[in-house]
Amino acid sequence: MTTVLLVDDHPVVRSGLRAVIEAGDALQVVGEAATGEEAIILAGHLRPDVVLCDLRLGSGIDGIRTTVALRALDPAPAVLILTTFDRDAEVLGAIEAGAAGYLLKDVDPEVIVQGIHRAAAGDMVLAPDLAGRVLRGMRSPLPRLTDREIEVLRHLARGATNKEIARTLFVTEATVKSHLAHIFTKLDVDSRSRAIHVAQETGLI
Amino acid sequence: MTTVLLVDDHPVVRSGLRAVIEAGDALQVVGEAATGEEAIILAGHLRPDVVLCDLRLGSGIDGIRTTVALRALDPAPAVLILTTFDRDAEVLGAIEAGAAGYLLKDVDPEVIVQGIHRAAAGDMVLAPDLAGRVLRGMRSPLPRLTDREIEVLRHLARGATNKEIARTLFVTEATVKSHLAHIFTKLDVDSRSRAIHVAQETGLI
DNA sequence: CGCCGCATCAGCCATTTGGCTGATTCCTGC
DNA sequence: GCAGGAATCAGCCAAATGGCTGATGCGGCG
Repeated sequence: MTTVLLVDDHPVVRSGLRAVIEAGDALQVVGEAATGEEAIILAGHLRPDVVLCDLRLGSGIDGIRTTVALRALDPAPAVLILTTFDRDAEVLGAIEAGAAGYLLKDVDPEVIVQGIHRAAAGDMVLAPDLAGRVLRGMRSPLPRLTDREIEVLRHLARGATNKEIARTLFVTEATVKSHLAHIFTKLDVDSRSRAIHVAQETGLI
Repeated sequence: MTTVLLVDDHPVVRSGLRAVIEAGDALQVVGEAATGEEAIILAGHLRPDVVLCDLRLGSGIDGIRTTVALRALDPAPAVLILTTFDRDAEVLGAIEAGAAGYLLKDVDPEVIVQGIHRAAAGDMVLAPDLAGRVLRGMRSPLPRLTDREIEVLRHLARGATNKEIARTLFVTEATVKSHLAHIFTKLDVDSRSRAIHVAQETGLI
């Protein structure tokens, strides 16, 4: 019997997953967590074979950080990421964090069940329409922005001017412009609007 | 017995809602639809008392348009909108479209059940943390942008320059700037980045 | 008909932005 | 200790942007 821990901030989704998973008799849901923190604690106690984890977990730590923590457990559960959106950056982040795979929420229940079985068996699980994208992502990896650059990018996305960003971060405008120049180069854009767009598209922010 | 039709593009969420709703014995799920189109057809046949409808329905028509069509049926079901995000514009849009209310997906199952009962009884149902916002929205209504302005706004959000927008819309840059000036005034901002931000925040785009 | 909102366009001007080159400091890893 | 990346800053310059004022044509509405 393969044991599963559910992690999702929506009670309704947890109920749905439980119903779907327990429809057969080869899988057993041994626990549910609404946050990443809760998931890490529960996984330590329950030692599930597979953790099915939403990528977005409301206010707390996200699915990727949760994955990292879960994979550090001993024994480490296989972590299967479940999400609504297919953002490139997040796919790669999840895989890099040690996730066994990645499923879109809008797939049929049986695909989820199959995915759990394959993850439990140590296989890699990728939603069909995502596999190609992940490989493409591998070939031309997403630009790696530094923490500071991400920070600037967030202010950018909130519509801040260079002057405002400078004030907020306690640096000069020259520094902000320098960061922006690097961001633009890495994202291969030439305007703040497009940088915002690309960042949102790829899930960088 | 109150009958319910579920509308959500995610099978898992439908399963969860069904489990939650049928946990008691006062509600009965009489059907499920994955798209707005499907929902309208099914509602015509099944004549449910309440339709529980996700705001975002993937590729087809959205929850608001679906609501409009459902309310035009005879007898018209009460439509309860369910969603993840609390965008002001969408709240108002749903209410204006004749929805009986609005629930966030991350609430407890019993809140959803209660909401369905109240909607069936003809009451207005608003998630507590949304009610105030809706009323505020009523007091200071969202700026009304023209269709053309919304169009320009969309291009803006995709990071287009004035020149590019002008080319795409077959107008001169002067016209684009004119539209932008109006948009900026209506949204009370002074830069394209902030306009994009506000538009996304309020669900204008 | 006259008014008004909308879309279209124009010119002027100050500010912001983005590209470039280069410099300093700090930290990390070899 | 030194190479390299990161963060910080500076100055210069061209382009894009935003604020302003004003004009035209079109369609709806009283």
